[in-house]
Amino acid sequence: MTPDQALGIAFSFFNEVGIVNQLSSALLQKRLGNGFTVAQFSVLNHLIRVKDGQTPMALASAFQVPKTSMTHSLTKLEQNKLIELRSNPKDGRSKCVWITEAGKNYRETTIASLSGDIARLSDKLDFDAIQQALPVLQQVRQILDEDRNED
Amino acid sequence: MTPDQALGIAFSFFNEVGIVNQLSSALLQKRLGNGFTVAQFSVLNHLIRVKDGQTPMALASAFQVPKTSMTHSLTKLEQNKLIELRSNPKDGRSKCVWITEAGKNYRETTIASLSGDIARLSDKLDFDAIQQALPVLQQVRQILDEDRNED
DNA sequence: CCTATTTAGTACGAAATCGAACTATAATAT
DNA sequence: ATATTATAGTTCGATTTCGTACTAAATAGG
Repeated sequence: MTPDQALGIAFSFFNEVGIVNQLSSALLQKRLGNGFTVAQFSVLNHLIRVKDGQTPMALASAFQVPKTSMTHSLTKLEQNKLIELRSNPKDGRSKCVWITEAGKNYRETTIASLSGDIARLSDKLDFDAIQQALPVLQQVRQILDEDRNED
Repeated sequence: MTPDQALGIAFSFFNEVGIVNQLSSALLQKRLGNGFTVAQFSVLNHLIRVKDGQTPMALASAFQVPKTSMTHSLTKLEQNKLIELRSNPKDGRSKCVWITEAGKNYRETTIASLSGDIARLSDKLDFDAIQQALPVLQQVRQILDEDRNED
């Protein structure tokens, strides 16, 4: 495989990833309604999928966004009582982000509401193929993630 | 496959797509520097990858963004002479978006500058697996795209 | 035709995102 | 210990994104 071929494949791949992300985010945004953004929901989801109790800085790093953007998202989530910001006992400079029961419920309800969309598309989507593509995405994610941490 | 399994697979898939998109967009943003955004570059790329001469409305629809957002992106690109906005001879209300030579050159140069990133990752990335995952992404894209057009 | 409705784009204000500067605390060096 | 440097978070202003209202042109119905 020549470098040019690799670049072409990678560029096509990331291009498709971008489009699929736009389309799926739009689906999610519809379900979220006007209350929250996809970014805010993603933080909530991350707190469950990975863990909560992390600092805002750790979340900003995980999402590859400036800490000021994360502060904004967390403020909105806290105002709606979906998360709690407590002081960090181990570091007086920072805080810890904990998801509330209301936050867990909101996440569960939102995911469940997406089942209608999946059901509507279930006879068209090839879930076996999607399942097989998942490890590829995870591997690419891991490699890109390690790469950016090599600063 | 139960509906719950399908929902789980789909949710994991779209979640990974979102993360990979964040990471790859960050790589691209680094190469773009402070001059342009990923959104603006994506428009430029679309004009080549699909076709130019389209109306701003068609582009807004393709990118699933409000027309006001597209107007803003196009204004920035036009100010930097990477595109031209001409009146539409077939419709006095609308315009046509054409990429300039400078726009083509900028896109080519940017893509070429990404070859360094790909080369750095080339011994870790499995391009064969990525190539095999590409049709899956394209199929999912097509299905989501058709679905949203059924309004 | 002529009116009513729809559509493309713009103007404007609100919210989200981001970078730079600042404060407070922690870690490090001497 | 004390001074220096680094880090976490906030504040503030600029850019991007977006929804609503508006204008101009095309389409549809009578």
